Amino acid sequence: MSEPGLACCTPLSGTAMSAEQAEQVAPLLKALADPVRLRLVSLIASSASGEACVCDLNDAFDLTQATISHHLKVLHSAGLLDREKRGVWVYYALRPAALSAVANLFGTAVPA
Amino acid sequence: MSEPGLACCTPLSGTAMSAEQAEQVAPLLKALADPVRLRLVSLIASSASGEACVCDLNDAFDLTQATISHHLKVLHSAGLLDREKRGVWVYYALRPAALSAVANLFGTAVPA
DNA sequence: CGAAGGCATCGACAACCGTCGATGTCTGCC
DNA sequence: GGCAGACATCGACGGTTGTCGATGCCTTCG
Repeated sequence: MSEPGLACCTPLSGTAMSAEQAEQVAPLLKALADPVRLRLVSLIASSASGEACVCDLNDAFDLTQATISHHLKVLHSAGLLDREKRGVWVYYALRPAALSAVANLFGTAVPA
Repeated sequence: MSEPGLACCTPLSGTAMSAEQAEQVAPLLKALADPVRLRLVSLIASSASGEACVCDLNDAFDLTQATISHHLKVLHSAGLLDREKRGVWVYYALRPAALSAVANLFGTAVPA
């Protein structure tokens, strides 16, 4: 800890993020911080029905089905995606609340 | 690749993120996807002068000075922070362009 | 009931990440 | 010049991550 004798800069005023808040939001960003997962979310978001099945997502990448399933699980575990099984296929959809939590980080409102 | 014989869902219409765009933005998110770095950015952003010196940032965490320096280097390498040395002290400031690039991901405009 | 297909899980591997102590570099002061 | 302080860099370590092949589960169809 530096003594207050000499001040090198303003004492970090304002209201910074709390440690707990950082610990909460960081996993969301970590889940999104991957090119494949970013594209997965983007693909689902740009889908007309707002959801996408694994089979189509699988075709969009040059990766193994196991790898895509793993990335989807990461996004689902982070709370970013909802998972619904209908018959043989599994559909993933965006969870808007989680995305807005991240969007709030940058002082902006949710898109839609 | 699945045959188009049976459609399991809408064909992923809309305009999804390109692979190149994902590869560009993912490192920014990866740099932010850490509780310590998130708080570092928040501390700098909430500073009155818009910048902060390492000595004060160091005092805000229970981490070694080497670790804080490492995190600042990661943020600087990602283009999120500007680095300026003034005398004995080093000041880090936000680079708004990088933050807006991330904010645009969520379809929102830059805060300020 | 048996076969086929969609998806998840498992085990393994290399690569990367966060943290630390120790050391180096540079600046300003006595 | 020599010392002290601020910050960066180095080397090392355990833990995590992305990817794969192989396998298992479950649903549907014949």
